[in-house]
Formats: sequence, C-alpha cells, structure tokens
Amino acid sequence: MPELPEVQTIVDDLLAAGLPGAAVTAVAVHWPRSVAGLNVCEFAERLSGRRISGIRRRGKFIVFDLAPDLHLLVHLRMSGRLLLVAGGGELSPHQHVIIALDDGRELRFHDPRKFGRMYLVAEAGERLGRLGPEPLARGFTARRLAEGLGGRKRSLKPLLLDQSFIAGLGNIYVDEALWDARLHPCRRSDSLAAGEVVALHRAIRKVLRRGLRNNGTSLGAGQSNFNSIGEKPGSNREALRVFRRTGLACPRCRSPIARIIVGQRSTHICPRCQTAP
DNA sequence: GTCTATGTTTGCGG
DNA sequence: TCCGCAAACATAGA
Repeated sequence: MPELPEVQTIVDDLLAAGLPGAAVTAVAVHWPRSVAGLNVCEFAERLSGRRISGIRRRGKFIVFDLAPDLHLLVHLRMSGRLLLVAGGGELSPHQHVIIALDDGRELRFHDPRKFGRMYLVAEAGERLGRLGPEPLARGFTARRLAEGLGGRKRSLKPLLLDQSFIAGLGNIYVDEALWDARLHPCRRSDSLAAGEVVALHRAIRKVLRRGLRNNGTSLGAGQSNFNSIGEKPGSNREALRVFRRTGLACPRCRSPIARIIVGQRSTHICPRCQTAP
C-alpha cells in the first residue's frame, strides 16, 4: 500500500507524536507471521526494555532505532498501518502486534491482508542493504539515473518498481512520474535519450515531493486504505493525473486515460502523450 | 459469485 | 546472468 510519501508521512507523524525516547515495556503478537525470522517469544524478549532512539525511513521501510545495536524494521506491504493509541484499549480484529511503551501508549500494527512484516535486526543493512538509491537524496542525480537505466534492458515500469534499482516508488508514483515525463511504461530503459532521462528524473522527484506535501495518497475509506497514525488520511488523491483515472481526460491533451497491464500491474497512461515504443 | 487491489518473493523458461 | 511471467501470501470492497 504505502509508498515513499506515505511511509515518510507516518515517520514524520511518529516523530511529531514524541515517540523517540519511549521504551518498550511489553510486546504481544497475535499473528506470528507478522514477525519475520524470529519466533514470537524471541521477538518479544529482544524488544522488551529497549528504548527508541530514532525513527526514520529507508525505501518503504519504517526504521525504529533501538540504541545501541538493534533496529525494528516495519514494512507495511499492501494493507499495513501503524496506530499510536492510549494503552489498554480493546483489541480490534486486525491488530496483529501490540508494543506497549513506558509512556502509557501502545504502538499497534494493523494489517488486514497480513502481508506486512516486522524484522528485528542488529545491523540495519541486513535488510536495507539491497535497496537502491533514495530518489530524493542529493546524490540521486540525473546522471546516476542515466547510468542505471543504461545498464539495464528492462521496461521502464517494472524497473522503476524494482526496489533494488530505486527505493520507495510503487504503482501510484511510477504511473504519475511516467505520465509527467511523457514516457510509455513499456519503453526499454536503455532506449531513452538524454533529455528523456532528465525529464524522468525531474518527474520522479516532482511527484514524490507533491505526495509528501499532501501527506500521502489515500484512495478510499476501507480498512486497507492508507492512513497515517491516528487514522489521518492524505490528500494527494486530488493531485493524481492518471492513477485510477481510467476514461477521464488527460490533464494535458484531454484524451481519455487508458488502463493497461504492464508487468502484472495495473497501469494508467495517456495513449496520446505516452506513445508505445 | 466475480474482479480488483498502493507489495514482495520465488521459481520457471527463454 | 538477465529478463519476463505466473503464482503465492490473505483479505476486503466494489
């Protein structure tokens, strides 16, 4: 579900809620597979007593630093949410992991589809090392993107969704970026002219920054829809140009937006602005 | 009942 | 090795 802007919104909200500094007092796991690599007891034992020293994002992972040498990584996948609530409240059906804190609050992992995962690692690089560059980092230049694209022979869309190529993009922001750069999702990565790479680089950063400004994209009111902590929705849906706008007018040329399937994923394009290779 | 879904991983065949 | 494709995970909503 959540991509870079949604995950960053959650991280920002956790920071604003004053979570760093709190210590874990108790852990309950109601769906063991939400915890990867460890059994429930090991997970609870290793987490209990640890203090949260920092919270950050890497790709689509939320990283809780538990000083000095432990990290809780949370990947929300399709339907995961984090909730920060007053302790002792009743447990609703999809809340699979409850982390009680010494300030009286509870961090709860809510995940109807159960695809999300929590990882507890000593070395953050164990999980994060395979991720590609952060698209909003200073070091992510058009030149670096050009080198990456040129070294591969894949279709643009599946390549941009590949987290080892670039970290944090998902179906929404890839469709939006390709539309903005006027590139068809099936274009081969090594076929782009220099100007097209610059346009793509600019488009990726533009759509992500806009998503961030709008606190992420919330698509509906359902249980698996994105909401930040405290059920707070984002407003970026209004800013989407093509994603889930099949049949509506392209904001640039007024042609109807089309929905096609690329790399097994639903894909939205303007057939006139984004011509097939 | 049918179709779709903001994600990732694995296994297969070219 | 690289690439594309299908399936698996599990559930809700239209």
